[in-house]
Amino acid sequence: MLMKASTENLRKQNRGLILSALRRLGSVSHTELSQWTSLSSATVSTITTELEKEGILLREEQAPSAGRGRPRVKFRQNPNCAFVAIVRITSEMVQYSLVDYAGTLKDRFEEKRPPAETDIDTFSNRLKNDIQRLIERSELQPEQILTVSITTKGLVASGKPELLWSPVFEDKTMNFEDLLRPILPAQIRLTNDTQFAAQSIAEQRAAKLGGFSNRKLATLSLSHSIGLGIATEEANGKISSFAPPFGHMMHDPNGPLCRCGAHGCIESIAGFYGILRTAFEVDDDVVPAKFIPLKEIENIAVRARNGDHQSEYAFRKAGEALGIGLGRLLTLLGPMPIAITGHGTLFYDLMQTSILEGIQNTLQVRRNKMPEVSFHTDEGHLIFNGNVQSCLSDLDSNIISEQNGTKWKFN
Amino acid sequence: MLMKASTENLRKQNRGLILSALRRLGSVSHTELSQWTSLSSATVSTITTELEKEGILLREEQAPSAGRGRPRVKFRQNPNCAFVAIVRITSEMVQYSLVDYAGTLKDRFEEKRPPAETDIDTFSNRLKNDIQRLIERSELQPEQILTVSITTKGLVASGKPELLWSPVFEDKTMNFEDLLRPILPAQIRLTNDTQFAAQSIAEQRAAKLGGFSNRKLATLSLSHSIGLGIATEEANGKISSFAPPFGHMMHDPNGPLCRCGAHGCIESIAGFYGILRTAFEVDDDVVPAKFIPLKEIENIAVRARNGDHQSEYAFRKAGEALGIGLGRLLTLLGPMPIAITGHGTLFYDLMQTSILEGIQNTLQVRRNKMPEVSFHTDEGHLIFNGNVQSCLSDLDSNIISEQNGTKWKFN
DNA sequence: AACATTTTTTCGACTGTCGAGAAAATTAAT
DNA sequence: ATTAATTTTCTCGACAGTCGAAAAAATGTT
Repeated sequence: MLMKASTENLRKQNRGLILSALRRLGSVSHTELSQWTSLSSATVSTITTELEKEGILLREEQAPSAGRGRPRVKFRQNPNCAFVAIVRITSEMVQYSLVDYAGTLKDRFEEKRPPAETDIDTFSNRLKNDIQRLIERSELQPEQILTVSITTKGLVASGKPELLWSPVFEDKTMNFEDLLRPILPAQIRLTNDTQFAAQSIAEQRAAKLGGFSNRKLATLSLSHSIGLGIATEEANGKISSFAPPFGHMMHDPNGPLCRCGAHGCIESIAGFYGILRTAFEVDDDVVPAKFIPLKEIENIAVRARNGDHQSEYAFRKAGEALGIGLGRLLTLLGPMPIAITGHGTLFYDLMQTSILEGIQNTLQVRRNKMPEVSFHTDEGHLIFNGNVQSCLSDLDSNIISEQNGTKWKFN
Repeated sequence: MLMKASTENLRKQNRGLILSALRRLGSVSHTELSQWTSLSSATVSTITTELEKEGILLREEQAPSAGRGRPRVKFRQNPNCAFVAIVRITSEMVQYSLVDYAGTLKDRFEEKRPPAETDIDTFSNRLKNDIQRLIERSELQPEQILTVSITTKGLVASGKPELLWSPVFEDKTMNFEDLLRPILPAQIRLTNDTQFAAQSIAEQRAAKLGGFSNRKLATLSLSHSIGLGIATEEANGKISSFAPPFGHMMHDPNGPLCRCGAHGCIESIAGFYGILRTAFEVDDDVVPAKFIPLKEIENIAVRARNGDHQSEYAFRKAGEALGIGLGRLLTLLGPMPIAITGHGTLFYDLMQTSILEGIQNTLQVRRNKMPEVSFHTDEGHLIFNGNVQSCLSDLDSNIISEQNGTKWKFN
């Protein structure tokens, strides 16, 4: 059912516009705000004074005048009006960061994960304690942290912060809401990490090109497991994203056993353990070890580059699974540029031919041109940045609804 | 870039709300409008009088009074304020319909397509003449027909009404805008037919359940070729849809030659010609005839049901391609109910096991429950209705923008 | 100190929605 | 027939929001 429009919503939307301009442009003057939002100067005035009174915005007195005339006063977010905790879970470590409302990193530490740990309770208790520590170190009141946003590999439930399936813990689920509610009242978010990598890359492009014409972008993360995120530019200019379990899309019904219990998933062939399996001709019904040192795959790559047939074949087969999978993706969602991240980019030379061949084998691609393929080595940063951006714009959305709310009174 | 909100947009949105209420509820009184839209009675008054003045709305005098009190006056769309031509192209015929703004069918005729006609110019000229005829029979001015909306099988360009690839004309493209511009000034739309089948089924469900909780629905059309439409319920309650070329998604890279020139497309195995190919063990590099009488497939089905192994195998293989393809779809877009239409539903018993097996083989489906599978034999109606609905709400959207426009002055 | 220039705020006009009461149109009762 | 009751629709004044233009503010220049 469509919603009716009221003058109240109208104001909300324009408040949101101001907030998003601030988010994108950093520190902005009244006039710039007016130009960017195309709101009249008068409206900008009323909204900014309102937000200032609510403690969300700060006027930055500006000293360096660049010419004659009244100097501009710049607005910026009040950094202390809210904080978010950003947790990034990787296979090797967990990274805890505290970020303020203006987006600046206030604190960070990392904890190595003990190798081969598969007990979920041990893991989650340590995670809880580490978040507790992050709060204590900050000397903030727990209520001042409005969001805890966690990224992980694996399949995430929609609507609630629950991990449904992950390479390490497999079918043992984990609800972060239940875990963290006792220690702080924040909103808990859980998101697939590659989704935020995609979001981040898409936002970079949109900022550079002023809206990325292509409307969609896929990000493929190559590593122990295979991740995929898809970012879409909506009609209103917002970029939304999602992360299907691409690694567990069926490639070959007669393929090898995957960690997920099915046969022939893309990951079972193109994940690091899949490559290792093919290289060492491990039996199809055996899943290789959960933790494979990167060094091991590098060795296979060296052998492949030196002409070892079986090693070459392992990478080629991986590329084939990825390429055909991407081709299927493009068939269903239309052609879009593809960004590749993760340690697996190191071995792209060995997979390139078969990946591109798979993509090429798509009706729309054959009819038009090959989609652009790009590489991004800073996966960790991308995920972190994507998470922060998404978190803070979420906060912005909450703020615009809470007009005159008493919630934002930290200063 | 987000759009600023103005009082003008505000009014537009509420005009749209009134129009969509009218579209859904048919003939509605002032009070009902107010309740349904949750706009105040005063606002409904101003908007309805405005729309009435513009000739878009009619007051329906006379109401069978159901008790004491002032009788309600009902509003309805002015049927004559606009007309649309609906063209439905199937492999056997082309159906031409004229529909008024209130959605009632004013005229309809069908023209059989000569069998085995593959010349695109002959076809398009006949189409043009037939539309010309539809206009002349109506005795309307060409300007009164605001939209010509065509449905077809095949791959349709986005943004312009161009057929990019179709089973019959293959790579010979066809731009309906160029074709029809000389004879009328209407907006020309071209859409894949299964997309509207999906749209129509989704709208039925939404109406019945008051918004279909599942948010997505896939419709599979089984016939000479394979079509797929996906309908999504957006946050605002609108249902949007698209139609990827699912039939040409790669099933098996070593599979048989498809009409599209690739090998192993789903359609090359599960389309009628694919089933025939397997049943008669036609060579993988040969594409069977373009026009296969339904009778032929029915014969294979009879043999299969009587236990003929090769015939059984043909349907089983088709089901496998469809099921695994649907599984891949669900992996990428999440679990959703599946509706099946087209003549191929007649043979569902022969494919059911392998279709369901393929769907079942999906991480999210294994973790939850099997998506609902339903059947719809009235494909033609679904496509027509979906097209009409989509056309008319499009018109509504144009109307709300053209406030005080002089465009709507037919009465 | 007066003037020029640029930025920001303020003011009045305009558009839109809403609530409440007035007006309209009908049935039921006298 | 007239009046009362009832229900629906319209109208009017209040309020919220945006906009353009003019006023005010803050600084540099002469």
